Amino acid sequence: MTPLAIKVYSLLDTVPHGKVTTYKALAQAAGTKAYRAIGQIMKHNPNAPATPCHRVVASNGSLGGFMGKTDKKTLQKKIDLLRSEGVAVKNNRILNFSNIYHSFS
DNA sequence: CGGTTGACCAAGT
DNA sequence: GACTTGGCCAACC
Repeated sequence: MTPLAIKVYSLLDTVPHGKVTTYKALAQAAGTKAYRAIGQIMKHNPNAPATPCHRVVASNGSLGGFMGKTDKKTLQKKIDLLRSEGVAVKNNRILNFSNIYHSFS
């Protein structure tokens, strides 16, 4: 558990179900600019089910391998979770992304 | 303490 | 619209 991770998890907890946010927004809200570090935290995901990393997407709203390449199984799982929460996902992309995007402002 | 590594981003080609 | 470049910052070795 890293200090940054704690902030990120707290922020994730504030994101309502059926909505998503971006690494950038998380970093910003966490008071840092380490988008990349957050990505690592998510993939390690020490808090497994308690950490809804599936609610975090790239700034362009794509899930098909956040950076472009990721384990399909992991990805598909997250997509399933998102759809369970009411998030429309198509072709590994978020539909109505701007509509369900949650910002911390 | 320096170098490598990202589930990234923005801008340029 | 797809690909490359440089920069960003935390975590790991």
